[in-house]
Amino acid sequence: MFPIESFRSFFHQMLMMYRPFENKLNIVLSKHQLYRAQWSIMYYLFHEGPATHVEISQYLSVEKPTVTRTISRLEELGYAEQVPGKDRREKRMQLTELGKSVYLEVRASVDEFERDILQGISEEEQLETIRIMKAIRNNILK
Amino acid sequence: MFPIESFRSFFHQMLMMYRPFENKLNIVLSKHQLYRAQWSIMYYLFHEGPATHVEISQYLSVEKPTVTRTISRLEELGYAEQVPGKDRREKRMQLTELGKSVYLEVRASVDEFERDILQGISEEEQLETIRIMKAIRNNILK
DNA sequence: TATAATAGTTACTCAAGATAACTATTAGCT
DNA sequence: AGCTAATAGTTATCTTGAGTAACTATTATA
Repeated sequence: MFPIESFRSFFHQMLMMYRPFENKLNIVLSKHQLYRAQWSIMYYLFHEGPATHVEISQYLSVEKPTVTRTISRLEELGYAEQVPGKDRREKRMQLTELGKSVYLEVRASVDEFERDILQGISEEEQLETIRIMKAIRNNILK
Repeated sequence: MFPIESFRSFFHQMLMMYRPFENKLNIVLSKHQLYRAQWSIMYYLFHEGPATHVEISQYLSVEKPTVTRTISRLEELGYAEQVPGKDRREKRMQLTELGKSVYLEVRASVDEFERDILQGISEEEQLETIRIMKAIRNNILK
């Protein structure tokens, strides 16, 4: 019989890494009164520029109502604002100047946290792992 | 200035892989009327044997009330049961025979899903990535 | 021009988790 | 031995993050 007892599933390892990571990330973000879902959208808008709800939804793999709620919160905080889209249905969003400066501030905390946690893992190993994580994402989404 | 625009944080890549993965995993598990949190506990009990709530809590990085709720559900389903612990406070749990057979059945679905999604990623790359994910987990938990 | 599709919102539900406060039991001092 | 600490688990309540269904408004298309 297949010795399943000794075999650790790839995805189980992913789950086991993800939970403690999320816990710690939330602690870092809470110092800036932010949550992970908000942070993910700020990250996307900072790096990719203005985007519609649908684009954000597809990128983050969440449904539209989830995007509406989270981005409303970013608007209330003054971190995101609407820009003209290609028609009147679209609601294209971008970070405000305040949003960008908050991003950079929080990003510094996140980078520090990241350095702590990647100790003992070489630059090559990190890049290799990022490459594989991207490949897995693409496999799932295709 | 540091060219932060071009730099993708390691953890952002992790988040971007995790969401679509969790979505698909939930679809696989829902065919067996299970949720991720339940599945994680079944996985642990199957591979590590009987465990207390505290052990499960520490392993999964969740608080005790979360464990109580999830394991109660597994008891209701007839998948988990109590075994005598070392004192009367402890509630040591194990999978029932039914629980074990359900585990193996679901595990077959999960393995199939996993094979699909790891296409194009070599055995060595998978093992390397598992090794690094374990190292990151250990760094966070220490 | 009537119908389709697209973008976003509203209302509601749910899973998964947290914290605080509690009971019951056991361990450790003095 | 007896009081205090610590440990294991539960209950009650709250929050985040997400989903589905049904809707409005706008645009594309047959």
